[in-house]
Amino acid sequence: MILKNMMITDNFYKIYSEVAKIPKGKVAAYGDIAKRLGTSARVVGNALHKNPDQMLIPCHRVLNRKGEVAGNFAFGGGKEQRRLLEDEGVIFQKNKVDLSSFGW
DNA sequence: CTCTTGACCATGT
DNA sequence: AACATGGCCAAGA
Repeated sequence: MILKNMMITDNFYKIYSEVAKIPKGKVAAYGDIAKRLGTSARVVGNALHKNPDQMLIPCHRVLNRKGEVAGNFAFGGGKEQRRLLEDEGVIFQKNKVDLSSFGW
């Protein structure tokens, strides 16, 4: 249980939980999480967009299918997100991550 | 309840 | 490789 008194739906809760389970040094794609939860990628993205709370949700570990960071809407922008990931051991090449290597 | 919108994805041009 | 289109599901107005 990561989220306490936050008013969210069950579907969103599942998404946040799944994101929070991503191991350090790994990343996951919206679509992958979505499939795992039986929903669509848009829903996952939307869920994170509405709750950009980095302290509870490691949204910096969530990338799109290309392995590119989508966080221009998030906290410090792509730069900060990239820095955090590199700090965890994720390697970027040209603003992109090799999902076949770092994909969860 | 209907309509719009979106941190996406796959496919086609 | 970049752009356009359609599909997807859930939330909010």
